[in-house]
Amino acid sequence: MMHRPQLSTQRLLSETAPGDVAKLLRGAGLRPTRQRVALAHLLFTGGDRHVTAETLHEEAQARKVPVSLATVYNTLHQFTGAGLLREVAVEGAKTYFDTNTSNHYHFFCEVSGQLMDISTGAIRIEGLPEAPDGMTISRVDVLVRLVDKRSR
Amino acid sequence: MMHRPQLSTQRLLSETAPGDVAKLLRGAGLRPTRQRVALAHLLFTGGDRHVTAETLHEEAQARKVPVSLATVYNTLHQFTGAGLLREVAVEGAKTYFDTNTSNHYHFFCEVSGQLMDISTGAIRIEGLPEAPDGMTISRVDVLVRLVDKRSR
DNA sequence: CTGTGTGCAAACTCTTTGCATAAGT
DNA sequence: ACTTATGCAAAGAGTTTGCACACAG
Repeated sequence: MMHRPQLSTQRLLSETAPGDVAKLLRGAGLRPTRQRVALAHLLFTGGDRHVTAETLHEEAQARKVPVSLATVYNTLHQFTGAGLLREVAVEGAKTYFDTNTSNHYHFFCEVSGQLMDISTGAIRIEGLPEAPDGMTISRVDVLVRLVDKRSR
Repeated sequence: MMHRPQLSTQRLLSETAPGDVAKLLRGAGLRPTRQRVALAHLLFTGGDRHVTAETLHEEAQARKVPVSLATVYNTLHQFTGAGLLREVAVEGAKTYFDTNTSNHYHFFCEVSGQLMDISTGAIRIEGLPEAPDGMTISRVDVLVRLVDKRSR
C-alpha cells in the first residue's frame, strides 16, 4: 500500500480568506465562475465533508446560491478530475463525494446513509495479493458497514 | 475480524443432480418455480459467479430460459434475502451479486467491470476501530481496484 | 469579443411497482 | 381451488446530454 501524504484541500482553506477559493480553482485549471466558487466554498471550508449531488444542491439552494443540479454534477466531476474530491462507492444509485482525498477508509451507517472517515493510521491491511497479469492496484477501498446494535 | 466458515452454495450443488436445486429453494422457503429453478441452476452449478441482473438475464435468454428482467431482479433479491447470494457494492448504478456468501473480498477491474474473489485467508485487517455509539459492524467490504499497468 | 460554463428539459440507465395472467401445491 | 410468482409496461431514482444563453478573461 502506498503511503502518500497529501494535504487535504479543506485544511488548505479552512482559515484562509474566501477569495482564495478562486486561486484554488485556477490552480486546478478551472475558471472560477460564480457557481464553482460557491460550491467550492461550501465544500472546502469547514472540515471533511461527504456529499452527494443532491445534498450539495439542496445546501446551495438553502444558501440562496442559484445553481442547477446539472451544474452540481458537472462541478463535482470536474473537482474530482482535478483531484480536489474523491468518489466513494457505497451502494446502489447514489454517488458520494469526499473532500478528504488522502488515503483513508470509511464507516457507512446503513440506517442513516451517513459516511464517516476512519482515521488513516487506524487500519492496516496485510497480505494484499498481487494484482493479476498486466494490472496494477489503483486503490483499495475499505467500507465498514454499521447497523443498529439491537438489529442482530 | 470474524472467521466464519461457511459452505458455499455452489459447492453444495456442483456435483449434485439438477433436481436438487428444488430442494435448495424449498429449504430457503421459496417455491421452486421454473424461473427460480432455472436461475438457481445457472447461478449455483459451476463455481463462484458474479452477476448483475442484466448479465444473468442475458445468460438465461441465451439458454432459451424464458424469464423477464423483472423476475430476475425479484429472484436475485429473494436469493439474497435467503442467504444464497451476497450483494457487492462497486459503483454507480449496477448492483453485483456474488454466489460466494462467505466472508471474502474482491478485486474489481475498472477496465472490464469484472469482479474477482480474493481468497478469504489472504487479507487480514488490523486495527479496525470500534463502531460508534449504539452501532455494530455488520460487515467489512474490501474492494481492490485494478487498472491497466500502463495507465499510470 | 471569444470561448467556456450554465441551465433547462429531454434522454438514459438501472431498478422497482401495479396489476392481470400463469403456475405451483 | 387457493395462493404465490411471473410478465409486461409504466413509473421512479439518479445521472448525463444537447443546445441556446450568459458570463469570465
